[in-house]
Amino acid sequence: MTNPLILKLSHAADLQDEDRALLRRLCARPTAITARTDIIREGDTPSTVRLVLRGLACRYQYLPDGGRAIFALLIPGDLCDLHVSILGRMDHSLATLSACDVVEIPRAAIQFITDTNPRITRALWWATLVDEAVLRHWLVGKNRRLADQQLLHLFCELLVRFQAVGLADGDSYPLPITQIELGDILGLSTVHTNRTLQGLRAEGLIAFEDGRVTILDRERAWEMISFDPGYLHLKRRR
Amino acid sequence: MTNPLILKLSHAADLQDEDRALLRRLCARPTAITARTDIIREGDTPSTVRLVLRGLACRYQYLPDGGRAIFALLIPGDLCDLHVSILGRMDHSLATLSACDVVEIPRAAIQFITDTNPRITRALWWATLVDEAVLRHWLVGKNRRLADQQLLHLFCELLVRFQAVGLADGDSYPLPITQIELGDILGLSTVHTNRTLQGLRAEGLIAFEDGRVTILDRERAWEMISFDPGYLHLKRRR
DNA sequence: CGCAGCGTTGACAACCTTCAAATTTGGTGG
DNA sequence: CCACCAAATTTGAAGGTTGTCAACGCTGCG
Repeated sequence: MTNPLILKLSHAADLQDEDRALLRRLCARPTAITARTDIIREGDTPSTVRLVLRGLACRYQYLPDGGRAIFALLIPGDLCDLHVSILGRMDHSLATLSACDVVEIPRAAIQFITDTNPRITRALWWATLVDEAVLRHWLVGKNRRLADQQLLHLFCELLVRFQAVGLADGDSYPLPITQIELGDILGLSTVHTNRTLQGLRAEGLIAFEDGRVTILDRERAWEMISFDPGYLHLKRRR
Repeated sequence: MTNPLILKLSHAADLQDEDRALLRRLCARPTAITARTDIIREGDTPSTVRLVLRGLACRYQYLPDGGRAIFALLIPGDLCDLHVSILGRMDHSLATLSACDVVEIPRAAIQFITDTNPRITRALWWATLVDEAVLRHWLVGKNRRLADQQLLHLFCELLVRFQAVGLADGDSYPLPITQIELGDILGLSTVHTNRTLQGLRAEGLIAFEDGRVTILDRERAWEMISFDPGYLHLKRRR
């Protein structure tokens, strides 16, 4: 299997063989983490950068009312906290949703890369900018889209992101989470999340079962939400 | 008047006199831009970094339905697009809301700073991280707060940000925008924005008139929304 | 077998949007 | 200074979307 980090960063820079070798060395010796386990907690001051190689993780925060808000999903190839040591203190937490393989990259290794390898450095900054663009789109969607369009948008975005790291199977990809967690992501109640899913299933647009999402009618789904993956800043697939 | 960029970055690093002098030189020769004018348009590939020295600007996007979504406010001291040239193409626009003074900083000047001045470099990255944290909080608020709490949260956040650049007058600061624009920021209809404002006014919590916001009862306002400015990562005021 | 968590359903209430219209405000030209 | 116009604010009413509460069935696991 090709390394998801390399696949992802290839969208941002023309990586050379030496770059790929360097990135592969970074990914040696991942740590396996079980599902639903905190990786970094609010208040921590992490000194290493983390990289998800396998599985699904999220950024989240508990709220005064006891609820949980999830405001980012990390799929293989995604980095956490490339630069968060500058802030000193995490203002939110990270946790696994499924079982994950995570690599801890020492600060010195990142320093070495940014000092010596402009191609990879550029690609890393590209990745953080894309993360921010995703966040903006979630906010716009929350403000302006109904629940069914929001859900469809999330599923379409994830399809493109999984395809970008070679982990989609046609129009299908793994998403082993509960409807409760899906509600925490979308900011919807469990009940409404369930009803929205049923609506989209009845339309024949999507399937969400056995921990997988399948977009059954991508043409129509994209049109319904005017989906434009441009904000992910990926290269067209060859 | 002290330079807002210097005041802002002082929260992130112990600037030396030479740093301040360098930053002041950066801010020489601002351009005056009238209210409601685009600074950068979606699709552009800006080659300079911009800095707001005076006035209010925003990041926004027009939506398929013709509406406008505003997902960031820029106040004096805020930078736009420190690194966006990496993405090649803007996926949203920036515009002034009030009359602004904006500085264009050549890419070479940023390059020079990041190559030679680690204190300012660190402070600049800090600023982009804070921007991201603000974005996350807007998303969480949208998901989990009612309109009145959202509005209150926005007004409290802006108070803290204005205080951080020395532009607040007690618990009051300038916000010369219409209720329509406020609705675009909060993702609420104009009608509901208006009614929400009336509710908060009737509670004696805030005033919003003549282009200024005043938090009339900060104690109670903060408590109502469990406001914790920690996510802005500012130093305590002395 | 019993339990706990998840998915599903129904009924109802709350929040917010939309539509339509009246009122106020601010700017411009006579 | 006043008349006029456009834009913004405000009000009312109705309808749609989503949340909350409560209950039930299902599934996997000890």
